[in-house]
Amino acid sequence: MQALDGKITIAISSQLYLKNPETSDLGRRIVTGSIDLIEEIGLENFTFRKLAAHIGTTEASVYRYFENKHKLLLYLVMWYWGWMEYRLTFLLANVESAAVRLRRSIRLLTEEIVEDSSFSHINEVKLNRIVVSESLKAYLTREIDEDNRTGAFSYYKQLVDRVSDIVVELSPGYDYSRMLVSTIIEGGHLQRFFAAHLPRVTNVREGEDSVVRFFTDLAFRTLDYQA
Amino acid sequence: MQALDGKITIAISSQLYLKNPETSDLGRRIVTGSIDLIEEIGLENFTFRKLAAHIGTTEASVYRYFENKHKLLLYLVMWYWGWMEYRLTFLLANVESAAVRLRRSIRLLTEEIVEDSSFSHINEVKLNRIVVSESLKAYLTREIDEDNRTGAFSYYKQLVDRVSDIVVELSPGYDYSRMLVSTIIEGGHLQRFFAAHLPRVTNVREGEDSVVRFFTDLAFRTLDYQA
DNA sequence: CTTTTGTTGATAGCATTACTATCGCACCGG
DNA sequence: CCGGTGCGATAGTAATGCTATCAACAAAAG
Repeated sequence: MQALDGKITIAISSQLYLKNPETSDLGRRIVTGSIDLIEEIGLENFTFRKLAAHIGTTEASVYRYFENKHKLLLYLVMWYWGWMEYRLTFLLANVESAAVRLRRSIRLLTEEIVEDSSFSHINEVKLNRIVVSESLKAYLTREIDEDNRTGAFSYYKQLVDRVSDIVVELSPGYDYSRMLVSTIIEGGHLQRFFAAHLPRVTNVREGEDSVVRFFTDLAFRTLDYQA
Repeated sequence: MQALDGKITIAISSQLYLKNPETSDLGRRIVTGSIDLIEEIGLENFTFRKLAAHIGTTEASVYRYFENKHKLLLYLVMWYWGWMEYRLTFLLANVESAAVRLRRSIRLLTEEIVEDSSFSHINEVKLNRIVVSESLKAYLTREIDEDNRTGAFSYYKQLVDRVSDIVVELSPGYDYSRMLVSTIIEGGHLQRFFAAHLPRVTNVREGEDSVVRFFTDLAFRTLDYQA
């Protein structure tokens, strides 16, 4: 995947920003810096003032790129899902078996990202942690219908569609393919968060990736497919 | 269950409030009013100032009961899980079959609450909507470890334990009982939210409760138990 | 019956957050 | 060398989050 770095960009709905942060050095510093800072102090404590100080600019300049921190978060989350879809495409290319494609998809969706592939100026390891801990806050708001109209969730919905197509291919009679996939995605994030903070509601053991195993097992048993 | 209303109270960790809201008229109005107002305008837009205006008191008086809106939300969510555990106890009393107990538990955890049982001053229909839309924001914060220490999640963890005990009884070899139960609980909330706002990532059909059916089916298939 | 204590309402005030406006300078393209 | 654009600098305003003080009242204690 390294060979494509710097050549591929992920298109983000222009309704999420006032000025495209990809087009300037300051814009990229805002994106890079916000990932650093949100990962470090959490979304609640993150403000544009702190971000400005962190990257050596002014609050007013940050506001020239993003309306508010909610829109910035939507931008980051949308980028993440665009990137995930791009990775999925490579991961499934030339793979014949639907079972293998599903297995790989579930792994992709639920595993922790540990290696920064240095896709441009974005640290994917940190962004993954942000998505795990903060992305639901981008969904669970009163503005969701409006944000949905602006295209903020288009990659997310596409990804659910693509994986649920594999589910249907594998188990044509199954009625809940999209619910299964979105449950795996969000459940995967939650289980990672719970494993770190409320281990009593999980069954995470050392030395293996229980989250990936749990959801893989869950999906294949549900689809009555002993793989 | 009506017969017990007004006689049973749900104990809430005293670390979540400054003054027990159960002990005064104003305290109960704060709880009742906050449920009304959060359900109406959402947690983001909810402030103690607005709450005070809503219930005809002052901001300072509200602060005498709760430190901040995060603690108030934890209070409401903890009450909800205490109430759910209480309901679960009745629902499972004298039921022999583990399969039936699990089926009933999953229904309880994932169905929408439509009838206000008028448990004291708390509107359970509205509280259920708040839990669906806002409770994850009470978990996904930097303070979770501290909140966990204060006992804010004790009912939640107990409930997961109790249902996962049924899972283990039904399928002794299954290794992920707690992950399964917590996935069902939170997944159920998310699917309800998605059904209303991002229907494309669900498979909700008219006239039946797809969420309950999906998770029931998911659990029993995963446990390899054709019930 | 009086004193004490606790509860609430009223008002004020302060720090931070969220955002907007204005201005001037530097740089870049024409 | 002119004109626009992007950015830093500085102000300023409204809302939010929270604390302090004080007086009125009621209930409890003596």
